[in-house]
Amino acid sequence: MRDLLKRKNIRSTPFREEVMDVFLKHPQAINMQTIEGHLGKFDRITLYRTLKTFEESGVIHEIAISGDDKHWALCMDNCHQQVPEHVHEHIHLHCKKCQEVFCVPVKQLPVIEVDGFVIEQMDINVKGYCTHCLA
Amino acid sequence: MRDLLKRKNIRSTPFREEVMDVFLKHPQAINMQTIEGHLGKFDRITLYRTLKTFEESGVIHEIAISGDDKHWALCMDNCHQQVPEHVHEHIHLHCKKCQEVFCVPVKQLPVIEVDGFVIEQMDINVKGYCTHCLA
DNA sequence: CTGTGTGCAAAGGGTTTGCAAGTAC
DNA sequence: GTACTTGCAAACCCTTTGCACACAG
Repeated sequence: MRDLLKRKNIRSTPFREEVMDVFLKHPQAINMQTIEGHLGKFDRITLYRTLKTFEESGVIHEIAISGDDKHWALCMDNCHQQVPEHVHEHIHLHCKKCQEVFCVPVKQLPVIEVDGFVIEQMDINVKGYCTHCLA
Repeated sequence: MRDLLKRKNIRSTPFREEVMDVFLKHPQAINMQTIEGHLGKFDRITLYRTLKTFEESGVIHEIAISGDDKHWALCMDNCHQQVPEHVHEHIHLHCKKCQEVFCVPVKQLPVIEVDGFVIEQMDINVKGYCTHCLA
């Protein structure tokens, strides 16, 4: 895990490793509440700064969902580190029952064309019900 | 315009008409700052309540964009009024240069399938450059 | 007339800033 | 040793709540 931080040029500290651990244990996207619930005693200000650092370094990415809290998820290996920002070849599934947000890789994002608009990046957020909640 | 409010069972008031007017003049999605910039003297609390009323009545819809403010846009005629919420057959284009957010209707949303996940709704937010900024 | 909307004041909550002490490398 | 990180306090800003008065229908 130290490697993971070092690889992104982030100085390793006990707290950052703890936060990193929370992300590693959650394949799905998580919100502040979830992150805080998995930390011991901590300073919220430091957490904000840690998340900001992780995001700016491309360790995690933010997911905005209408009518819901901001979520974060680990960037996956297929996040191409590009200038000026990452391209995520995956979509976000938001389960209306358990409220979990899952990142699902897709072979290829759908091709959308809009006359006169140059598309550089596409975020797809899907709402529905996950396997677990349907069972 | 009074009709537009009345049709949604919203009581018409001078302030609500003024806010409505701002939306009617903006084909693109707008954030708080833009809305406030187009109002005369106003009470922000009332604006919050007005937006909430408009949203709950299906007059406008919210657009969440990663790393950006919340935006609102008028619901279009092809917003099917459904239970429990609207389905918007359009996508959102976010221009990285002028920062405008445009709602663009699409004939059909791309079909995405994820094993074991029942999809009910899909939000697609595209980032790139609009015609105007490319010229 | 009656229910709803408005505007003010105050409270609430999340997030950011400043700074001194502590830590990674 | 030096630059970066942490933790505390306080500031900030956006948003919500409560309530009396005003207004739409």
